Amino acid sequence: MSRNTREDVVVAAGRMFATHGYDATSMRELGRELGLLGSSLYSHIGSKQDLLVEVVHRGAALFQASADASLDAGAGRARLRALIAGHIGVVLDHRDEVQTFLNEARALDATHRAQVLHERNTYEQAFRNAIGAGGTDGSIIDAERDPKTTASFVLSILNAVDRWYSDTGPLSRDQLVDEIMAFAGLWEGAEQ
Amino acid sequence: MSRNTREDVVVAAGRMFATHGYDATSMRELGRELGLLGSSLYSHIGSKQDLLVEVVHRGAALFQASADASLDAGAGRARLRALIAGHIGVVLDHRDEVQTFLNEARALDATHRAQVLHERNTYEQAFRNAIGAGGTDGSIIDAERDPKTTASFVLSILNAVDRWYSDTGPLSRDQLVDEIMAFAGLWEGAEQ
DNA sequence: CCTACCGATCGGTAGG
DNA sequence: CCTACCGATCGGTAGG
Repeated sequence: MSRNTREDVVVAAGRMFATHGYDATSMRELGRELGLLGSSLYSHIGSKQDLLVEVVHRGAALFQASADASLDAGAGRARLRALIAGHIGVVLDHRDEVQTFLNEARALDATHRAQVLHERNTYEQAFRNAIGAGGTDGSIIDAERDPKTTASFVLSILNAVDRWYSDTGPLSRDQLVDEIMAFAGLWEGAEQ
Repeated sequence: MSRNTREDVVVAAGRMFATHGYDATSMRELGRELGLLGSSLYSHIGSKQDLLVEVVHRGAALFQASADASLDAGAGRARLRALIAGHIGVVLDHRDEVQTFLNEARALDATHRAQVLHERNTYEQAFRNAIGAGGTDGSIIDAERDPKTTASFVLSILNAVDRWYSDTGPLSRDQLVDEIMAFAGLWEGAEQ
């Protein structure tokens, strides 16, 4: 058993914040999870709040990276599909950071909380832009749909995916993406 | 200023649990909100956990009442519309109880948490049944859609409505219901 | 990473 | 609904 690294501490904190919530996680419990005392954690980090900031930031960065990558997929419907597939991957493969990002932001100090809200708005804007562009270029069938409302609907579905979807269930991730595109009236099963 | 009633305590607790979370709400803060000391709350209630159980139960009862009322609206698409409209009403008009029900259930003791999960499943089943029946009787257009997945999508949207919808915005509640029905491919704008 | 500790705050009770 | 209090636990520090 070698010593814990700062990375170990952040990862374990994410797991506990996501599972029990920030306020319900004590530094002593977090230490026990890593096999050391609560007070020993302070050789790795400055404060409990610092840990929350770092975990939330990791969640935000994952979504941002997905949004950036979606630009390579094209525009309109093609970009929207990349955004949806990317979001599903982030949510299912990084549950701890994502749940902390989505549910524990209210435990952040005002400055960081405002920053997170801003990051979420920027990310949501990517969905609105892709939907709006898809209406204009004809790659999305129902061009009458309001991009703002549609983006809210799609993101509501995406953020809740981890509550019911399982990789070992009847639906593959690709099929899930198609279901959401079809559900949203954004795709009809045709190519291109 | 007359004395506080037990009802006052439960209502204020719901507000604070929804806003700051159960663990971040102290009995002293709750007392201050009502103009009394934390210790004085115990003449109204047995424990902090009792308060959480009561607030969560109120949220569950509101959804259950909506599901019961939806039976009078008919079956298939008509019942689904009543379920969606009812859910939106509950979410927007009882935010404190609903947010506590949806987000703070993990702070419940194991017994009550299991009970809440069971109530949620029963409620979700009403959506599945209405969607399934609508596929069979032809009142829902895309009969190929899986009722389980569709119900998950619809409930994801409904539970997040309070995060972005405003009664003073461009969309009325009735229009919101129509948008969700259309989004879900469950309605085409035609009568019946 | 531990020992030893700090002041603050927690949920809750006895008794009025 | 208050006074006076309880033991437990909290985040965090000094010093090694």
